[in-house]
Amino acid sequence: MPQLNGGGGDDLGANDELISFKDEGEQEEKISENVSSERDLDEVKSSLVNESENNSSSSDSEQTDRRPRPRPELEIYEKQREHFAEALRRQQDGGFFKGPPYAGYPFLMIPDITNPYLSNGSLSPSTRTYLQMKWPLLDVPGSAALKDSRSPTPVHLSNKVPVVQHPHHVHPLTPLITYSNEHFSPGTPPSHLSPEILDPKTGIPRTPHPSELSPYYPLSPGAVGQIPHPLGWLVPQQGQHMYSIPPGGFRHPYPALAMNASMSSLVSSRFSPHMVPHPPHGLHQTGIPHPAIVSPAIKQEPSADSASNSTHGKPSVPMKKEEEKKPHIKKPLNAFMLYMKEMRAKVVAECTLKESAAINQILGRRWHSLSREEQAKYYELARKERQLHSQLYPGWSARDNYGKRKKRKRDNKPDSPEENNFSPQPKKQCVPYLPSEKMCDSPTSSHGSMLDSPATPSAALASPAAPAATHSEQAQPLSLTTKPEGRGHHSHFPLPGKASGSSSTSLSSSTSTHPSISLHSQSAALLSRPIPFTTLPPSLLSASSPFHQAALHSHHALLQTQPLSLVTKSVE
DNA sequence: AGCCCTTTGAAGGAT
DNA sequence: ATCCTTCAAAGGGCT
Repeated sequence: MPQLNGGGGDDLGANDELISFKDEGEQEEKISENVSSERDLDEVKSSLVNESENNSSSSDSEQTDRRPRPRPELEIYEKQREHFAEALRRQQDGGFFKGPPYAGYPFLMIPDITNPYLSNGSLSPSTRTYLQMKWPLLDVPGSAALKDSRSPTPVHLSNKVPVVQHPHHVHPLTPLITYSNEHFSPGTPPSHLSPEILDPKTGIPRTPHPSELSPYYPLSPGAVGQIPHPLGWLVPQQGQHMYSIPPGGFRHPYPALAMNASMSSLVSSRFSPHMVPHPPHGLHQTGIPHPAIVSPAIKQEPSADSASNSTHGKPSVPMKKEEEKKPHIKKPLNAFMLYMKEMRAKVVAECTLKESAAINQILGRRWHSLSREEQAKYYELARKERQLHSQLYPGWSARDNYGKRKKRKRDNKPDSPEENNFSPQPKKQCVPYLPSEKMCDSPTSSHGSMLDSPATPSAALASPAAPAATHSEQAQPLSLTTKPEGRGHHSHFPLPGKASGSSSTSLSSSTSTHPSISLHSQSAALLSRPIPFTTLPPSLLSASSPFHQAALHSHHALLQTQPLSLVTKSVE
């Protein structure tokens, strides 16, 4: 039974213990649903262990003390959050350097793609570094590269301090720190980079952790204006490594990127990034690309006519083509996309399937099977991603990308009731994926109950953390449980829909280091997850009594156990 | 070559 | 406020 932390706890982990999302019955249900293979059983066991650990205090203490117990990872988390908030405050305030040689210049954190470590796929992406954009773009060679963490030691070998870790081998932040490095060959770190410290464990040079440096983000030429990674709340402490190379290699989320516009201009002005003229190679003069910018010319083939045109100065390129070749700033990845990006390789490795459509079905189901804590990581990650994106491209709008793809065919939604009743939907049939999915928790694996069946019905109904809400909200996606108990205050079952304010990715919201939990906003978060009510009979949609909600619960649970084909196709 | 498929979530326009 | 559409990743399949 979800319970809000009335004490104003804004700590992710603390709230983890304050809010219980699953009861034992749901866990049993989860077991019965998921025990379709040994592997699934193992996953369920491990997940239940984690959940039992997480909920150990909540299950028996709903009426008792729910005060969070001190956890070292939470302390680290808090520290990192404060770092992050401080960085954002600085950027919000202009982020001016306070010392020579750039005193008075605002800084902007950008990923340093010139970091040679990043170019080596065998090294941890945690070696990602950042450059400080000097204003106005002072030409300082090798400007102030700073490394977050330096040891390439795998996380599982180097963790001494417990941190919030992703259960999988690949850290969820991995997609975010894959900012482009493909176009930069490995090399020796420039000597003028920030002072390095030899890691006593690994012997690998590293730059000092911010905690080892000036609290005001060192202003030396080698480390001017250092600010923490915007995702620093998850960035490991020194000597730790949160990141690892994904199985499929080290790819950035935005392929073939080019930072065409002056970063500082983007920050200081509000014009749309695609209006910024861009060099032929799509790279800024500083050589700083950003993953979200995609130049079609680059994305296709470097040897394409675009390159020759630029090099040979052929003026024959039509204006339309010029238009088309404008850099394409892609949308930031949402939580599920980040999850997919991280887990795809794993699923592909486990399964014989290669089709992305099938893989995505599995991933979608696994996504629902994730615990709230795990999902919260990705929601938070996505929020950071959007935040960073909005910082880098203040004038960008998702609308800008409309039309970048060819408009998809009208989806399955029928245009007429007749179609609605009688037209079979050729799409979304998972039958072709049946045979090879035994080893995977495929959409139609085993008894077929796995398909689209989250760990619990409430998981399917649960709100994702309110998008871009306060941190607490984000990290604490409250359960939109259909269980009647304790939800009497909801006179009506919430209808699916977007949480209001879902687009609030403003800095102000995210800089709220200690946001107070608003019950109202929490409630909004509760309602934010779309629910497939189209599969429910209308009589249940208005379920208001505990009895009705219980019926809804069981009904939805039943639906959850149906193969996708039964859900997406008309029931015979 | 380029679209389709498939997933969830975010965003923004339309109603 | 809600609904609808588009796009984000991925890569095999298909036209």
